[in-house]
Amino acid sequence: MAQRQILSLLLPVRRCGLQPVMSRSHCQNINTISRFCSSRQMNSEPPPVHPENGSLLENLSSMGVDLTMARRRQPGVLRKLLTNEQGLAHFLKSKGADQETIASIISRFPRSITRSCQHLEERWQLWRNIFKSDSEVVGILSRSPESFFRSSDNENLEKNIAFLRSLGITPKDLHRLLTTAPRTFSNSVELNRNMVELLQGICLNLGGKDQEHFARTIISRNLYILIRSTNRVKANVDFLLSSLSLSNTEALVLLQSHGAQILDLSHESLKRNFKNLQSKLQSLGCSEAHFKKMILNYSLVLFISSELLNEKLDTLIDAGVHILQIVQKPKVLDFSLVIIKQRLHDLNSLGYDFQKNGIAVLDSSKKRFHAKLERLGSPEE
DNA sequence: CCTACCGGGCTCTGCCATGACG
DNA sequence: CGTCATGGCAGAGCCCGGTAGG
Repeated sequence: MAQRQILSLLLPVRRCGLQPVMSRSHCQNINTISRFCSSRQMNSEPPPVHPENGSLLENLSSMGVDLTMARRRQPGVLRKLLTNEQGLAHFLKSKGADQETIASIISRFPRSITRSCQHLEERWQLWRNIFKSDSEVVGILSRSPESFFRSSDNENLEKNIAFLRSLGITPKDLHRLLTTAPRTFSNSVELNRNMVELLQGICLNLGGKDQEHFARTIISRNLYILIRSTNRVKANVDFLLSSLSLSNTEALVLLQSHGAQILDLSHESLKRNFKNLQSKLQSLGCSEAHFKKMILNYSLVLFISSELLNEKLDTLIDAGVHILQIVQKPKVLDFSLVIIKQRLHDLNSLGYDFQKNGIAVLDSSKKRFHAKLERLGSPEE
């Protein structure tokens, strides 16, 4: 971890070094110095190994590509002699992408210009089998060029689609999956299979009978699961099961409902949020059983960062809500702090009694809440 | 008509490290 | 060595409405 921090500190320096002007003058300095030092070194040191391809740069530049960005991301591509930027641009244009989108795609994922037209056509068709229109695909591409272009293995993509279908994932969920987490489809089939097997294994360990249904449900509930590492998911599941001492049945129910989503959290965040909620509830006089109950009622409270969660809890309590009401109905924490404050204010000004009337009113859509407010406000009696 | 329950929609990429390969 | 493909990571919610059942 410390190493990571050091690396990220060094990063800006390294990035500067990649700027053309900087590196050239830097090399000149080195050459000058080495000339004084020894002639042998000079012979064995030809400056930049491969220069950037000037005509390629010109080409890209005229297409509106951000060369600085491209250079920072994949410098090697700019040195290549054979590229297919024109073919790519023509291809994307034929699918409905405008010039700006194309430039942005290349800027963010330069390697896209190394794909042949035939490759592009094949890959596009594979995606189109899942999407309804070209424009949908263009939308995903402009959002996440890397998802489409990072792998050049169309066969693997085909296998992936077949594999996911073989799990019994519905066409609708397959569509949601590719829309929401397109990276899933660039994973190797083995990687996806590992995750599915992990999930199925978890199900069996918990005494579940239908492990395929279990895996399918989790994927449908958490479309990002397949782009997480098995290490993370495993660590999170282990942590939840042991720290809440869940029964098998409780665990199966939790993981197949809202619990599927909190597997996404980085393991450290999950632990941090978990411990914060635990001690916060304790300080408010709740028992361990209350804590467990709250998570089982709505585990997504663990998604909320510690500070925000504490502030939401304090806000509710200050307005006269009892902590046990929140434990019973944690979904009220789902709303933004601003909305919560506003609603508490509105209700309090009408003399709403949370102890008497409950807090369910806080967990409703804007439309429904305002309808409710009007009913409360109109002096009907 | 009302509430409680439940699930869905939105969106989540852009970067780095590493191993394979030539 | 450079390049490519691929795995993995950090980051940390909010809102809406269908519908069953009173």
